[in-house]
Amino acid sequence: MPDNLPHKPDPELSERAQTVLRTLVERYIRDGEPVGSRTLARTTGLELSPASIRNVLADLEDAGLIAAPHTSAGRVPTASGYRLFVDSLLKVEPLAQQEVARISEHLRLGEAESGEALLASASALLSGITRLVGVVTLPRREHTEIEQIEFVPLSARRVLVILVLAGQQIQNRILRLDRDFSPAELQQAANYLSSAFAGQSVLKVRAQLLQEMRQMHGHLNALMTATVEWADQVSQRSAQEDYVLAGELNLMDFKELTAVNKLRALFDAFTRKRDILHLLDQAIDAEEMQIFIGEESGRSVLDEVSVVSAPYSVDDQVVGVLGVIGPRRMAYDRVIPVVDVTARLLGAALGHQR
Amino acid sequence: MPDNLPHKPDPELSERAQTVLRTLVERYIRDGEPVGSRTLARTTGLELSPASIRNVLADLEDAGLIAAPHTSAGRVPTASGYRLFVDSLLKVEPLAQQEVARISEHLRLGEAESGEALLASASALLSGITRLVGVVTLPRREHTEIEQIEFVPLSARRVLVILVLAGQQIQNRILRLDRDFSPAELQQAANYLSSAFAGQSVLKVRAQLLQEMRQMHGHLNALMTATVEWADQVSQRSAQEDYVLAGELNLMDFKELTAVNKLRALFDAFTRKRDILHLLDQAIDAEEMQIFIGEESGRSVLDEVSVVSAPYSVDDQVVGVLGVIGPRRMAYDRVIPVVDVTARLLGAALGHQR
DNA sequence: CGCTGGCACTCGCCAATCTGGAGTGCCAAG
DNA sequence: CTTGGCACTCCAGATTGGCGAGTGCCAGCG
Repeated sequence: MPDNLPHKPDPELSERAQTVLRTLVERYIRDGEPVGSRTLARTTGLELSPASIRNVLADLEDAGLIAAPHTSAGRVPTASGYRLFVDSLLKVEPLAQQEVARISEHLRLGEAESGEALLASASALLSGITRLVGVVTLPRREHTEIEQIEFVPLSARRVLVILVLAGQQIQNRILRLDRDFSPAELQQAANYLSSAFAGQSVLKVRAQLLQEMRQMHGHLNALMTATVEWADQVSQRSAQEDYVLAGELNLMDFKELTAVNKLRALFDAFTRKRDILHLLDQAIDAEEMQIFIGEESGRSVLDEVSVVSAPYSVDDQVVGVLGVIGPRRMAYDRVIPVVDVTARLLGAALGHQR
Repeated sequence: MPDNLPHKPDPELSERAQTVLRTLVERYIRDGEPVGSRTLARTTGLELSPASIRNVLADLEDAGLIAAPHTSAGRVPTASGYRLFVDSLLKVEPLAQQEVARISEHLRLGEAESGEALLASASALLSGITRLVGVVTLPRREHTEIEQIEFVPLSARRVLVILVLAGQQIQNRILRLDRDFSPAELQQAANYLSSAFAGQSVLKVRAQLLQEMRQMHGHLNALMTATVEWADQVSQRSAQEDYVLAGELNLMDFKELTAVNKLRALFDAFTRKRDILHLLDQAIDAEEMQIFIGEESGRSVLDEVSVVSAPYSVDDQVVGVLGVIGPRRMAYDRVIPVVDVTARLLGAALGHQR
């Protein structure tokens, strides 16, 4: 008997056991009910009696891969069960061409009127295709280039500051000043800042510039300092701080989340954002697709759910993460390629600006 | 016996009946359980035995003001019961000075960085104070004055258009053009439009201007037409189209909404927006506080909830509506003044801009 | 005449009980 | 190693029988 096992499983899982586990997980994902030995005997393809299957199941249970909710009620995958399934049993088919087309069509930058709208589209797509919750973090801006800075005088001491970032991102803010600035002064300040910043990320110029300014341009201090500080804030905010959700309500369709208080806790986590962001950060750091299954994430609110996430990049720089949040028993084989493709296409769309 | 009844009640309700109804409603609002004759006999203040109370209850039931969920289970107010209660039995105390202070403090325009942020604050306040759902429609802009229009050249054929509206509202959008425009041209266009529009509402100048332009300034057509059309869109959007919600999750704390599917339907309505907006529109038209109780609203999704809404005005012009959405058994006596005050203060804050 | 206590009645709710079905573990035989 | 058999466990759903709360009606009382 050739021993062609994959490399990952801890205690060397027999091929048979793998087959059983795989069909069990697939089945459970499909209809959400504990699956017993009889069903498996029929659907697994192996020519085995329920009794034999039971032996296998006992082994799998010992290995901690499946568990019985109670005596005599079929088995359910544990987190490690799902893990093994996802890591080595799952066959992910590439996304149907048609789906890819749909995604890329909705992510044409041309149609979106702003970068933010693009993120919202991506989130909506993720949620719409998977019928789960879509999440897209705002792109981190530390490395985003500044293209332009403009001042628009509003009234005596109010100036509208406009920050144009790469990728159609426009930020604006009203600044209150303690003295009047003439249009010429504003123009001059804008020119100076634009030339100092343009084509560079805030991160790079920040420290140096703040220092410089304190000494050199005493007369423009108020306006320019405020602007630089604000730009700095803008660049810090996001990716670590905020995301766009879509389709939260889809979670209400799953029987495992019928309990209102669980649901409540989850939605609370969505608004609180911290837990979710912390999780997504890991995907940003890893720079590759990450899957968190149930309690693996460590955050107890997320015990009931899985998160499939992938970073998205602009110009080979990872700038954010997107993904899908759903019950543990989600159709990983479909979700994974969707997340993957969406991440790529979103990155591309953000990069594409003539 | 003096017959000093209020004017509203349909079939002349005896003073006693009114007292009973009032305490019944108050009680039910407090703890959400059907209230029976014994409890009422004790809490109503009248020196009556449960049996007598029962007679009164029977009358109230005949009048359609209360109903029993099932034989022998105390009574619950019907929609008309609540209506009568709200219209003529309710004593609304003015809001505690401390609460007023809290609201106005959070609605200082100085702190908010934009009009939109202000709306969000108002919504959050409504939700925070009442522990229900806060809703604030975007101000309608047909009558909002345009203060300024600016063009910022981004690249060859991309121009950032900035629309500064009264009340700190900044709108921007990237416009793609089919030919180059020199900075001078842009400046000229901005000047022209600003002077044409400034101090006026889009509504007023729209039709006339569009016509004018088609004939006169052939060479600026593309840019200016696009701008005007966009400004027009901006002014149409909102108030009829969008709102800011806060505290949706509060609804999950009420036992009458435990059923996940009811909750789901409600949240769906929140995202769909149409039903809610339609309801709020009525308050905008009425130009005064409106209260919708349960099925009164006509929209079946809203059968389980009440909406307390009030229009808010800037410069004596009603521009939007805000309110609170909660279960029918909400503390109207507290909610009403909160909504009232918040509407006033939000209007004031939007008006106040030095 | 209105108020009241009394009484029979109706339900919903809860806990206890029962039953059928699904699934298990173990074992002995092939 | 596989398999059928068997006893066992447990859940789900239905059935039952008290409470307890609340009602409607009635007859008597002030």
